[in-house]
Amino acid sequence: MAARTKYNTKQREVLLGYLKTVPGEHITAADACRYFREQGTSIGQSTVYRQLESLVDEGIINKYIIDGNTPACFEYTGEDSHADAEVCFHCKCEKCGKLIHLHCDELETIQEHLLRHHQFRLNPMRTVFYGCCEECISREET
Amino acid sequence: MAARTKYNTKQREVLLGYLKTVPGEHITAADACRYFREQGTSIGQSTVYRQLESLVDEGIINKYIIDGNTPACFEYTGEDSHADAEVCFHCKCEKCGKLIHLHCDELETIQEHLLRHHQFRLNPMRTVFYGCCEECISREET
DNA sequence: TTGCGTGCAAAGGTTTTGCATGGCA
DNA sequence: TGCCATGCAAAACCTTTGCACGCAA
Repeated sequence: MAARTKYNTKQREVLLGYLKTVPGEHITAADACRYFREQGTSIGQSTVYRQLESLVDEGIINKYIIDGNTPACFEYTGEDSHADAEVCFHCKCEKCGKLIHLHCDELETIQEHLLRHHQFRLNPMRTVFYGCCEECISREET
Repeated sequence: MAARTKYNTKQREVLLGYLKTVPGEHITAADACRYFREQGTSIGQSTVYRQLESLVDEGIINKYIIDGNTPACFEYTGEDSHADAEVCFHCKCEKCGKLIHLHCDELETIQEHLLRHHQFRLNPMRTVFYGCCEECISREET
């Protein structure tokens, strides 16, 4: 929500720069670490975790938890997430791991519903719908 | 889905018996272990995990993964969980961490919407709505 | 009797934390 | 200069696994 960062460090810029090159892809903390190692730009893993957490808080990236045992995934969604940036919902397929971005007005109504009837203010950036995608459904029916 | 169990052991019965006493509540593996320890009915933690997994497969209990770092929660839903077992949605407050579960017909319509318009079969068991709860909203306005 | 279930201990993997050092503003 | 960020290593954490023994059918 709020910009929490105080300093603009080199590590932060490198990490953010990397994430920007793979928008819409799921990156794990380990992926980032490996990338930096291969690039020669060594960044401590604690820093990676701490920066990723900050970026999530700032709304610049999203965090997805597929399963308790698999590593969490992160995805760049853009820094200009203020104002009425398009509300974007995410669906994650539990089978193939595919991430689907939805821009859907009807889904936005659930935000209102939750707020009005359940006094709960939904954060669409953070919320992920888990389930089974089209392809995996038809694959099941085989 | 399918009844996978071959044997009916004492441990299984005790665990199931415990879960039945707290229907609708979220129990972690650690909760169960602690309960058994206090009862004097000692059950190995591996057994707890293995039996919980079986019970999930059999559809007797549900498993919820709230967050990668918090332990998974289990909830007794009944052994006759065929047909129209209640769909339960979960809201997690990002501020205070409180978990709210909702039984809401209107939310069930989004399942239909997702399936019909987006060819995505939602898994309500896995999906968690993140946001801000009533109390934390009013606390903000202070 | 057969082979699944159990229990202990240890491993597995991801994420967090403590603490001294370095760097941004 | 004052703090925050970094990095290393170690800890913490939940969960899974190996293996020998016990017990249900």
